[in-house]
Amino acid sequence: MPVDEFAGKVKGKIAKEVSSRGKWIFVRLEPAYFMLINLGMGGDLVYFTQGGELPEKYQFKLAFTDGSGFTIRFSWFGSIHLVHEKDLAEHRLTAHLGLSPIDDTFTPEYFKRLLGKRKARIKSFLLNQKNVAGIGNVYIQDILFVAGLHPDREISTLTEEEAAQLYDAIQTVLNRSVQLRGLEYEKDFYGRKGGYTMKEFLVGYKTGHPCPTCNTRIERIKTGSTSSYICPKCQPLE
Amino acid sequence: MPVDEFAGKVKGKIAKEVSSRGKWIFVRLEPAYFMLINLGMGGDLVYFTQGGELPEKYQFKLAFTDGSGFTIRFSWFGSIHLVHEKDLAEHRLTAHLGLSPIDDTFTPEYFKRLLGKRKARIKSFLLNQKNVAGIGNVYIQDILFVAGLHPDREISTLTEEEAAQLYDAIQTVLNRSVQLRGLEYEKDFYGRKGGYTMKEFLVGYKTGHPCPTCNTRIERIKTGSTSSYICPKCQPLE
DNA sequence: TAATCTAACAACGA
DNA sequence: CTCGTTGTTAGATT
Repeated sequence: MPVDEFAGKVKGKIAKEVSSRGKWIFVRLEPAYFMLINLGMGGDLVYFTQGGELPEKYQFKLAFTDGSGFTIRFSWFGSIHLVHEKDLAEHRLTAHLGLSPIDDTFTPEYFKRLLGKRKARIKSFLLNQKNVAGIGNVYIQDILFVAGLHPDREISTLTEEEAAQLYDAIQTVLNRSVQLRGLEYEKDFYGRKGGYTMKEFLVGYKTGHPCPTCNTRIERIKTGSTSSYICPKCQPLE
Repeated sequence: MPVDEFAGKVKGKIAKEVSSRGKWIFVRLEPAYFMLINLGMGGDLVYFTQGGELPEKYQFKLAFTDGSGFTIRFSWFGSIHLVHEKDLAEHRLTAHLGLSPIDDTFTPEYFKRLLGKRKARIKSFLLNQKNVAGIGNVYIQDILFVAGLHPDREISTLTEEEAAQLYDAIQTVLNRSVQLRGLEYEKDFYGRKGGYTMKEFLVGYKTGHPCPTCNTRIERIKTGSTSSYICPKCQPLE
């Protein structure tokens, strides 16, 4: 959408509820629109006060009538979509998102039924936002380590117990990050860096380091097109 | 659909126009229905007169009020779908069929635009019924030979001339078959075998025979999951 | 021999 | 650190 058209449609609207699903942020603009924001492979969405400092670099700025507002710096592949409310349910990129793992309705039972008896590999399945919305290649590393699962395990071979452990691992890792307000290289709305530092990682990005459980050297392997960091002893493939 | 339900819906209707698209036969049943027939990997759909002979073996029979009718013997993977006319446009298996190459609107210009600059291999593209409806693994053999193209040629590398030759080859081979009323092992509605015999094939199913153009031995190769018969000299891959 | 849908996977590009 | 698109392949279908 051309910038003019975007600005024309947004100007004068009132920003209402802000929600999220997976990696998407939904801002309701009254009347009749939604602004959908996706930071892609990284970026900062930060607030500024009236007369306050703005970041050196940003690609998007939205100002409120009181002089405050926010900017967005996209680092790679981010996007903003402006969608009429009547088109929201069919919006190609967000209509088919799965549930957020930290959603109340994402129960152990829901997760077990979702897994079913598929042929897919567990990592590939969890990274697919249509299945579960919000897990990326950063958090998946420790999730699978905590669950004791190799990224290439076929879902149909998971035992009840393994599925339950996986559910718990997802909750543990993601809630820890929520608590710490995200990764070190991310900022929250008020510009504060996240507290989820390298020290938090158990195996992710720790190639050659000892496994925190068994001291085996952590390996980096290729799983499809993404990298995985695993303890070969704690996460065997059989 | 259970047999009873099928029979109940068909009984008393009037068979109107019969048409085809690719490998599908459409029979309009008045009022409000279409019977869609697909013979899959082979079968005979033959008429019988009142009091006339019926084939020894068949899986489907439809009788008209005058005592005539037709039977279908399916050899593999055939099917009949009964669809309400209001659902026809969304019917999963027929809604996305491409044009028949012998349709009037299948012009050289249409074909050239359809090919575009894709990465797909030419054989795989032509066998996909969403692109072009009606070419199977039998006729594709001589089509590609007549066009001088290797089945694995990338579409984006085709010259204007090669695309034009391919268009002509499709027309030549398919029209010849229409003229001869199909393959030797097929029957028309009146039970007559087709006249497109093995003698008509140039390279298809002729492994080891000399190429009709250059005498090179014809080879059988694997292309994806299908077999291809080619003259390695007339159909080089570069 | 012949057909084709589906799921999973890989290459590619923005 | 992402993900949609396109195309390929293995498996299933009866």
